[in-house]
Amino acid sequence: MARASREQADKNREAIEQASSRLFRERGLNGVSVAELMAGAGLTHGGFYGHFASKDALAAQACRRAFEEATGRWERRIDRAAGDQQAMLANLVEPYLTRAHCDNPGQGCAAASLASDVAREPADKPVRLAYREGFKALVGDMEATVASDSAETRHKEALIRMAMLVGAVTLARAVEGDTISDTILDAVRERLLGTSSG
Amino acid sequence: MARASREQADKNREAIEQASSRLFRERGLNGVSVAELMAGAGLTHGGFYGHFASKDALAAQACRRAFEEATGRWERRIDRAAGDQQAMLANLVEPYLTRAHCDNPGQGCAAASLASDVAREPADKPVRLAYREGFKALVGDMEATVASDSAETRHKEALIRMAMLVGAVTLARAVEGDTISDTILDAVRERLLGTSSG
DNA sequence: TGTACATCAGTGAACGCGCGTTCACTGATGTAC
DNA sequence: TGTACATCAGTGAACGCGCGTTCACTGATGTAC
Repeated sequence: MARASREQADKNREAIEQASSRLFRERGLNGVSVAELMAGAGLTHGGFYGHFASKDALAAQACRRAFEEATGRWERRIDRAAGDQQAMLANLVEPYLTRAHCDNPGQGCAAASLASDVAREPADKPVRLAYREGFKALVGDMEATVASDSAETRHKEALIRMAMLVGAVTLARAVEGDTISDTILDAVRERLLGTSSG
Repeated sequence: MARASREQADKNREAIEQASSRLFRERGLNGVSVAELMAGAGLTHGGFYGHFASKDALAAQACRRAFEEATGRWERRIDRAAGDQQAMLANLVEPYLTRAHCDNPGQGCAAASLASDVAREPADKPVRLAYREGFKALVGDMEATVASDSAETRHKEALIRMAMLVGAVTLARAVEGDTISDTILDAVRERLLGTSSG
């Protein structure tokens, strides 16, 4: 293979971003090599720097994409609840606190899968800004599910719920293989949705 | 330097474990090299395999140590509350949800700092077992702060609180540098302790 | 207690390997006429 | 529309480097007498 068409090059860049968005969430920002990211898009490693300035730059872009996926999903689920805030919350929480979500970080919430990696990156790395903005967008979506006239109350309640969701999935993944993993998901779901049947 | 005394060798092993417990929490299981772990104990890398079978084996031991520190701290704080469950909870939650804790993962809770790394390790790695057992011990401590006659209720409530604590610190670290980081800590603390003043 | 020597904790060079990044090259694409 | 050629997306070898692990070596420690 030699030169690809402009159209194909755009598709390739898109494929690199998509594969990276999945692989970074699955294996962490430092758990995948540039060669693996390119292979995930069906390419060889040499062409990478024609598309991105550095691995760091791609990490930021992949992080942005992963959060865009997440907010897109959440906003569709909120819309589907037709103004019923309890249904909105259930539509976000139910799929989040599942074994399927825990087992598939590559398709899952970026706030949970990238948090620790991002926290360890130096403050000036572009991925930190991408995470911060993506997280705020998710929080904004969550605020729509909170019944309160006070913007501050909605904001804080949304942050509490985010902490519960991210904490539950992070811990459930870490103790996977033990029954306590499912119990974490069940307990937090029951608390957030106010049901006791699970 | 050549051969160290048996006593010195024991101290060295101890120093390696202690430095590793800190460094793994700060930079992640794959973010520190064997040479850096040894340097953290004032040694050179070559002697590592006289003390540990592999880096994986040390990771498990360091994880165990980090959780032992955490449970030790928690149990002392619980004892200090002299049977008052609300005070017990406050003694655990107050120091946990602070900027100081977020800024010093190396001295902080292993459940939060190692969760994502452990989740990405293969199921047969010894560090996974160490994490699982350490986490269960922390949950056991947290159960002591829950007022309920039902063991299941205490267990589930403890898991919910752990998810909130770990989620809050994990997210606060990821968005450090933005005011929302402090708001996460404040909101979760208020929710757990039932105060509104912060 | 003193001497001779075996043991072994720690050193640092070296192993093969994979990393992020660079670069000379290839040859289809895109363009100027 | 057809031809000549410049462009440049992607390839794969190579760069210097650091990784986890191994190993021959050193010389103080610990022991046998």
